Amino acid sequence: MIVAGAGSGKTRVITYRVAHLIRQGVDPFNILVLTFTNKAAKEMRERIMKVVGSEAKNIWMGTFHSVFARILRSEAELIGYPRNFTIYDTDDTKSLLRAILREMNLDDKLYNANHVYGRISSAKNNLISPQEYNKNEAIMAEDRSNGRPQLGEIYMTYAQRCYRAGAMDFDDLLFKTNVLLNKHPDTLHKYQHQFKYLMVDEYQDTNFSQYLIVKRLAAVHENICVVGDDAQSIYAFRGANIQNILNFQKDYPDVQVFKLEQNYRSTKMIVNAANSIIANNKNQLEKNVFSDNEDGEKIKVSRAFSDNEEGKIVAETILQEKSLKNLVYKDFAILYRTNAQSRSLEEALRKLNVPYKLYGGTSFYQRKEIKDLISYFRLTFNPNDEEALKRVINYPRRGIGDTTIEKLMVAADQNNYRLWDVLANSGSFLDGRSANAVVNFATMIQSFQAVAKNQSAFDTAMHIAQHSGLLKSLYEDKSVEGLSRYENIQELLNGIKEFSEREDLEEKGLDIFLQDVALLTNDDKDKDPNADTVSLMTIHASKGLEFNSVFIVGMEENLFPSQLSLNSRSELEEERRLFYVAVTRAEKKLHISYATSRYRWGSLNNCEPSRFLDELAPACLELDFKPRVPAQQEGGFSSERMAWQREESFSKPKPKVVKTTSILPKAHVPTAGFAPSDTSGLQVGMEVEHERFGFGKVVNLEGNRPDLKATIFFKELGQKQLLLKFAKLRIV
DNA sequence: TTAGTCCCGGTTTTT
DNA sequence: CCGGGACTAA
Repeated sequence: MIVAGAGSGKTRVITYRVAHLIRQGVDPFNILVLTFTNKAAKEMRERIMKVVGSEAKNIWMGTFHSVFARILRSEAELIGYPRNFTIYDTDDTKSLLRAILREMNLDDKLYNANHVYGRISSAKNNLISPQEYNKNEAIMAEDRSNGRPQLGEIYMTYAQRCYRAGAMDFDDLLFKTNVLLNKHPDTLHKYQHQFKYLMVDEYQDTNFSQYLIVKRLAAVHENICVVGDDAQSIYAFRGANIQNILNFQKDYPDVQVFKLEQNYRSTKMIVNAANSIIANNKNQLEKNVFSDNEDGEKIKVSRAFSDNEEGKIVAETILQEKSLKNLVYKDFAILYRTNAQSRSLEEALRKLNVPYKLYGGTSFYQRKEIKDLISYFRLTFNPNDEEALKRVINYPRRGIGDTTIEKLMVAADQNNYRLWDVLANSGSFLDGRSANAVVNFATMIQSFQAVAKNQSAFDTAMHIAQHSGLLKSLYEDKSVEGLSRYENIQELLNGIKEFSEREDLEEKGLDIFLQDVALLTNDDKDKDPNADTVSLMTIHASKGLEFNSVFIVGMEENLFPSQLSLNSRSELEEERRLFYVAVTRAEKKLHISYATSRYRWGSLNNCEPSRFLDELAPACLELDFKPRVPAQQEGGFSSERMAWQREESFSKPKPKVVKTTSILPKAHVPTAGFAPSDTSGLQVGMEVEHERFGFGKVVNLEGNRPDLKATIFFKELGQKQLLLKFAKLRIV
């Protein structure tokens, strides 16, 4: 076990250990390396490739979810699942839960789908089956006292429905792996002997379910190496348990524990600042992280009056620092607590032409149109997939409405039939017209199955996109959004084409492509990883990465720490560890900023500086503004908080509280003295400026006055159609 | 069954 | 502010 501080080279240890094993003659097939994110797995594989070459391809390496999904596919029949089982993502799961809650006539405020999902998820992560859940007096009593006595019943129904649909959710991938290894000793044995060498990255983030899988697999050879840092545990919210690090020493009595305390990444200033933060946490393993690097510059703290100004400050500072220190864009990262914060930063960067890349956010594969097409694929290979069916049975419209779908579901439920059996025999459950529509739909899916048998992944996908009518209906939608949806579908099809043509795969049917789609995230389809761009991401996504210069933005109470974490000490400590992670991403220079007002949920809110700012050692800080309370030693930011509040109660509201009845956020600042021109002589090809949309070029004119409609391609926003009698345009 | 309007809740974080 | 779901009219 390696307990390692931030920046002490954890990943390097795993990388070199794997490389060393392979050089010693260990078969890569006998090595299993587990990580938490796709990004971490990908990076590690690349680093190992650099050391040992292409042999690294054969190492079993990936996220817990993807590795065990792969194993479950080959062993699925043992636990009563089809090999082609569907993986339900969070959206599918919630949608199914909502359906169940509706069917049970439960109050959807009390039994909120998110809450129910959380409850079921944590049960699974602690390996509590629906049966055990319902038998467990303590759990039942807890639910009763929370006024939700039917959670056990919901869990039971949910599990049955997933099973009947041949589907597993994210937590099932681990839960069912445990079931498999528990119920089938021969299978367990097989994998125990296959994975002679186990390694787990970020061990502090394992939950009980993951912990037990690892323990079982390692039980024979007991050759297991885990690295972790309790100070960087930031996934307790999804069941991670720091105790697993402590248990490790009990489970393997002859364990050797190594502590890596020297930080090779950051300056002394940054390490000291990080230490000063984490010292505020009560629960932690003893560790003394230090740096022998240069002292480094102080941490620059900036205050902005709004989220937009904060973005501007960040973008300008990047340009300055880049030229001053001769850096490239890749050296910079902007980190934030929530994805929603990226917008104002993106706008500011775009205005100054700073190239950037956004990590995370809504994944490509979660877009509606992509999920729709993929649902057709899912249904082709697993016709019992209830969630896929609900998405597409009436999209595009084919006259199968809610009532009909309801009847099908009830028929399946009452007879305990699989969905496909009901569909195929819908004549006996429905009458005339709607039965006909359903039969046609079922026939269509069958025809897809036939195509899939003989054709390549790409040809199958194309066939389905066309014959389902989906491509056509998107093509007919000429709005800007419709266009981009159509393009996204094209992009997915291109991706499948590339997959079809891969030489390194033996099996490359559409079903294989489909297998892991639910587990993919955005960074799996990067175009050019070497592009020189500033990185924007959440702090969670930044774990394990490092940048020369880091900006942590939005250091405000209720945002960071999140207001949802303020209820308990442990949650607040997790936020603090998150801040620690953010600070330790920086090698040379750290910038921290906060805004005194910020748009949230569409309206302007006043903000206070984060309590975490008070916890940073003042000696490490350089403020770029005069604190309103003269001396910083007067209690630093908290006194500013108080000063701010005083001001608030006496004077007029400080930052003008613009109640946002004022149109859209301005993506564009009009040139001084902007005035609309007379557009009667407007021609295709002319350059125009729009008050909000910015500069653009007229690409088409259609219709007759006064309803003349112009299609304009705006530099910032792409194509838009405007009615000239309304649009205020200035001809440039 | 469909199309259109209204209302609510969501913003933690990832697989 | 946005999207999804619920509700309503035709």
